[in-house]
Amino acid sequence: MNLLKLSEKKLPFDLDLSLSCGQIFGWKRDGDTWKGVHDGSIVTIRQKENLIYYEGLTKNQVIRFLGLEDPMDEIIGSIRNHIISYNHEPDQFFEEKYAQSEGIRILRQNPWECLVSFICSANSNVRTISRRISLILEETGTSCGINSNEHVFPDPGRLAGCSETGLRRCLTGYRAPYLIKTAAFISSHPGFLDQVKEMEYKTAKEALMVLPGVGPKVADCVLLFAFNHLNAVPVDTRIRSIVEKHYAVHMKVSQGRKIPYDTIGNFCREYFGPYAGYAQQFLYATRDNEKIK
DNA sequence: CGCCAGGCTGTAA
DNA sequence: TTACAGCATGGC
Repeated sequence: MNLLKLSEKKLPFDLDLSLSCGQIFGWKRDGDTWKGVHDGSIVTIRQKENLIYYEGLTKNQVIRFLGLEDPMDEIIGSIRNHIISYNHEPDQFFEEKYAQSEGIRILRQNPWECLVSFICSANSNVRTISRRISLILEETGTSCGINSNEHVFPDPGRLAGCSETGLRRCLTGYRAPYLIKTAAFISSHPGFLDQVKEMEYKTAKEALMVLPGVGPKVADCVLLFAFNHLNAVPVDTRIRSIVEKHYAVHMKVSQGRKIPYDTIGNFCREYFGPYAGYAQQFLYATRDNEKIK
């Protein structure tokens, strides 16, 4: 077991919240130890106050994966400043949510693993998505571990070669063909994701949305949770209902009509600033889980 | 049973 | 452009 000590300025950090808030799927907690897959490795992580115990990754990989170098003082300061300059007063609702989710970090996932995960996330719930990902790893993933009974994500070629019925046995339903087609594309365009990594937000989003099963929401998740675009704002049903209830007054919306996806995202970027993705996550993930509206 | 879930795709207006 | 049915399936 390797040890990482968090300095004062990296606190508070909440491993449980960061791994359970719906950014990543298939991770399981056994006692106080989390186990899951990152970047092709089986990983275990445990937090005891300011100590992080880990296995399966290098120290630098852990720091990167857990977002531990994110300047949280600057991030929350920037978010508050943008709120003030927009509102001319603090945002009580946001502060309530932030108080409940302080300590969370945006994870930096492996892009391919993140992409597969969020194609699987469409119109489902976090529990089911996690089961789905675990099944995909078990059924189609590459085995590793001491007894070869543990699995990491299948690479694109391997996933592209899976049968649709096989994938449907993993609770993927109608998402199965999306997985296969996207895997085939990535497999025949190796370097595609590396190129996307170098693009600025909007270009990268357009590029990702070429992939089957990837719309604006899934693309934003990959951009935020894997590609370090902290201004990406995934708008799912929860974020949508929060924005419609608490922030619709700021947006020019034609009454009785659904607010377009980009209108919500663009508002969040204007209201919360360049760290709108973090603000989104503070709003989405609270310790007193569920019962948002 | 009915409604919802970190939505996307295809089609019609 | 916008609207909307259809999609699989578990959770609750």
